[in-house]
Amino acid sequence: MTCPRSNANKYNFVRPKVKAFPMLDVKYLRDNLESVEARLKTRGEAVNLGAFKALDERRRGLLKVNEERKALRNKVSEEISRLKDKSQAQGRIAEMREVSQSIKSLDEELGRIEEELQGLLLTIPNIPNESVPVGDSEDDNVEIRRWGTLPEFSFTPRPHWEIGEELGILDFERGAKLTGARFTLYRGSGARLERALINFMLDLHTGVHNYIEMLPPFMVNRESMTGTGQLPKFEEDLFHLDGVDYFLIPTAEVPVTNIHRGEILKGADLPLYYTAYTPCFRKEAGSYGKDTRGLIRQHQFNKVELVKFVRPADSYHELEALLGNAEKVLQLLGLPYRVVTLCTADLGFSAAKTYDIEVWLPGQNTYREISSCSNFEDFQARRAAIRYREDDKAKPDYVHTLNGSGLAVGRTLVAILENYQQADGSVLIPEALRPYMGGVAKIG
RNA sequence: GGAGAGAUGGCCGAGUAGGUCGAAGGCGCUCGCCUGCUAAGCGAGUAUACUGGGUAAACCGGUAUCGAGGGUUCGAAUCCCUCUCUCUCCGCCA
Repeated sequence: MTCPRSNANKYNFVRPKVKAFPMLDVKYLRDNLESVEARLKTRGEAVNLGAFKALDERRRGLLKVNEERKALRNKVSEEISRLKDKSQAQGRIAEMREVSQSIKSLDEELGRIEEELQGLLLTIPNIPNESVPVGDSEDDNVEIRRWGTLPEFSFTPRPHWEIGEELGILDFERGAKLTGARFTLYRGSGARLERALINFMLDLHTGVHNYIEMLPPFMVNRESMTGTGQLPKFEEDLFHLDGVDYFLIPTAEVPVTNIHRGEILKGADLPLYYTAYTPCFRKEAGSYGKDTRGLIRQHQFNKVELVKFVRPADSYHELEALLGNAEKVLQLLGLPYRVVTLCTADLGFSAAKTYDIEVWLPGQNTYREISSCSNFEDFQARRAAIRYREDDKAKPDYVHTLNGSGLAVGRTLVAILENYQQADGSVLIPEALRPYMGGVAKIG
């Protein structure tokens, strides 16, 4: 990897005026400690809010003392400034010198406490929404609907890696030669198909669903990763650059949500819908041996992402709409799928509620996740300090952020190969995609 | 990579012999007044976070914030150090 700028190790980006990363609402936490703890437990994760309580109380106690001393210093300093003859102030100056000393040490202690408090708060996941089914594992996810008719074959349908290799459009061996395991080289019509899908999805979301297209950086800094919740807990899943503190994005959610980090949006501008194509880079640590064949689990894959910034009151119907926008892609491509609601145990760290869309893969006789649509409520907005002001008189409030894949491109290609495969080894191109394939109706 | 300039409130823009500066002025915006409509005019107001009080409202008090971090000082937007970002010129380059 090359570095965008050499000889730089530390970055102090322009920070929002708000102290960013307050995660959960600290006041709410303080007042509802037990119920929050109970709701977080449904995620199946041990949470210890006792440490939070102790630190919070300690902080406020010290803060009170410290601020009183600062108030005194300010007052006396002002008095000194009004004296014509500064020699009269010697005693007070000496006194304030000591006060300043004690302020300095209190500042340091408070700094340590706040750092610890923030470190703790940053590792607490979002609270599941009431509508999320409580469960112990992914087996408790709830299927809410199916769409499409499963294709029937007069032969045994094959997995996409066989189809792709035979057609000469997917080259797993050379992908591994170029980089390593979980990298694939697309060739000819395969490369064209991937590109067609990207353009088809972007055109649909911008032209029909009214999203604004974004093309963000594919690597981001630590603040951005913290804003959406990948950091500090999941650093081992991310590719980090050498020599500069940047990460390759694991999803466009990160750069696109962080577009408005530290900003106060205008109510009149909401809701904001953004879509972006980006490659995604994931280490897939801990998934050794899983999905080792084919395109399903890659270290680098393409995705068209949908991101929304909305008013809190609207976020749940916006989630349904976003889910519908993602489903539309599959419907237009004629790919059967089902939608499931993730239960509390399967919910991602930052999400309050998530729907997964799973596409039918006949070659593997199973449904596989192809999109994940989530409402983060104000969790990311707090971390990233993204607020809005309804009108000029209103107080700023946190927006709700949502995002979803619209869709994972590689997996969509997989679904097309497997669902549209023919007895002779060729693959039909769905009608909607043909204009993007130069009119080609069939590969092979 | 080399040389230089800069970073102030929603925006523009004052403020460098340290003190009453959360910060002049203008624009914008909000409320009120006024002109028969519009435009103009007049008056008042207009940052955020944390924190204490209060009915988790209104409101009142305190602290912090003039790119970020640190230092000097009774006191810093103003002085010193470090870093980041932006702009201009040269070099290099898709």
